[in-house]
Amino acid sequence: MIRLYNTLSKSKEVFEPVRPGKVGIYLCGPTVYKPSHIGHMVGPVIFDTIKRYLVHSGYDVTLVINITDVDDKLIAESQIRKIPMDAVAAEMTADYMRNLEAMGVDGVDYFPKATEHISNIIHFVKALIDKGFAYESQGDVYFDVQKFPEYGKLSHRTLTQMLGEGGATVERKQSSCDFALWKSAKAGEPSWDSPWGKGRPGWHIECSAMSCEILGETFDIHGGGLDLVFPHHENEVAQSECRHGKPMAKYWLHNGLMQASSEVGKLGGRNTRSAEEGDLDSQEAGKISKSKGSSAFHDLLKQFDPELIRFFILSSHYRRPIDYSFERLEQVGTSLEAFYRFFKRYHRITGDHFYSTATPHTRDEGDFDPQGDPLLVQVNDYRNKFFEAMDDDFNTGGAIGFLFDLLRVLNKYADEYDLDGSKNAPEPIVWPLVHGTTVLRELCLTLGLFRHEPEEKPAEKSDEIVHKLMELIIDLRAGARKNKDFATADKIRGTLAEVGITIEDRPGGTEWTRK
RNA sequence: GGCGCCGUAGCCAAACGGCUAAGGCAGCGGAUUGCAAAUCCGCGAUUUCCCGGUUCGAAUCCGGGCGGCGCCUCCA
Repeated sequence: MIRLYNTLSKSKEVFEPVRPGKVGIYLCGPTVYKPSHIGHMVGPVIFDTIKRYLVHSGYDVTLVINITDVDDKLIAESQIRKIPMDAVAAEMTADYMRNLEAMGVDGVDYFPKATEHISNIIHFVKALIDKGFAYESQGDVYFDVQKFPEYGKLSHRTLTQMLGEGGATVERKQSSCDFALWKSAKAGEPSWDSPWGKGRPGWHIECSAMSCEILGETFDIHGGGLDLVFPHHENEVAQSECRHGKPMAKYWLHNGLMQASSEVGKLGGRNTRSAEEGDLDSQEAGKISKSKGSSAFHDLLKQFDPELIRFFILSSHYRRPIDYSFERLEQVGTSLEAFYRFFKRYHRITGDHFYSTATPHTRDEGDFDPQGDPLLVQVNDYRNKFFEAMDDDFNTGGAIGFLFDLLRVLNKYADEYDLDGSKNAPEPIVWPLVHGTTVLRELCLTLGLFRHEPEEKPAEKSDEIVHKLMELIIDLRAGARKNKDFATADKIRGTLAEVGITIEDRPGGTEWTRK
């Protein structure tokens, strides 16, 4: 039984899809006018993980992330750069897609673009006018919030509350809370023909139009950053529910925002700025991207492995805001190394690769009876706890804790049976480790973690000389150790450490790794 | 001003009324090792910002205070 927190009801609800067995998820994506920053990755990583988990739980899931490729900010950017708006959009969309790929977000079924749905949008707006929920005003079309008594139900505020403050001039609008469905074009701006003249869609309407087109009038989960609850999602609700006379989405999920902590300046790797500008850096990550190139996500990827960032995002609950900093990411990197080391150990023991271990496709398929085996009893226990955590509003942070527990019992088992040393351990001894590791992989995959072996750095791959030399050095050192010449052996190890090469003497032989 | 969120060990973080308050990083002991590294074992919150209340029982619920933060027309 999966429960999730619904912004609409401000409480956790039992998850029951609109259509049995099928789940439609719509996530508000970026406005593609600048390169993505880390904040843009949070939603996709979370909802990609949610999809993976729901699929593993047996659902047939469709995930949609929209691309806003027409918007005031895009127009402004195109004017500054003196290139067409669609060129800006294409460039930034490509950047976004590359980043998603790096993050392992590949469960997205549709990336609808606003400019590809203009006629749907126009139909939507027309329908709202016909039904009396919207009005045309000098080439613009506005939604009349007074016509929708439930306006404010998602963000939990009332219209009188909101109207209380604004007042002032509203120009073409009847009420200050009315919002634009269609905006008339000024000279030189990109535009499309419409019943109200040349113009472009407002921001909110695209999501109503595209989600309906792809997922239907009522779908299951609508997601987005906490900052979008009002006005964006509130307006989507108004538009869709007034047109269709039924709920737009059953569950509204909002993720906490990523914030840069004060040390973030170091992240750029070229922080020579003054202290006061450093303070500016402590603002929300997105705000930094508007002024500095260094917060672009593709730059962050030069310093940190994408898997590390994914792990970091998933290491706390999605509704919590997350602070990120250089130190924090490095810490996460340290904790991840234990997993990589275990994967290598597993390979040494079994000859099999963790990354190619076949796993059950669904939770039911993976259920097993430990049959009293002490290791598998523990493995099964952690597996169940992992699922319990995930069932409880996708508590990835809690779930990851059990991944570490699982790792510990597997290492302990390999220690106890001295599996590193004995090359040909009997099958009955190795088997529980193999099964336990399969479970570890199953759980990691539902989070989209450790799917592929991290790519070797290009330099490392091509550098045969280094490999040959290391072979020679390790051989010479082995000779020294045999002769109890530990001074020489330690000198070799110490000098290699200085250049970032770690030497580890194991029962099975000496291994080296380079940072 | 309005609406809402958060405050758990040095740092990050789980826990949603009930067994010893997960787990990670850092630290300290120990096993192991020629010494290391890795791994394992153990230690670290007598208690969850403070005060009061409800309850047999509260980190969890209620009230007040202090501190941090978000949204209030276009930021994921």
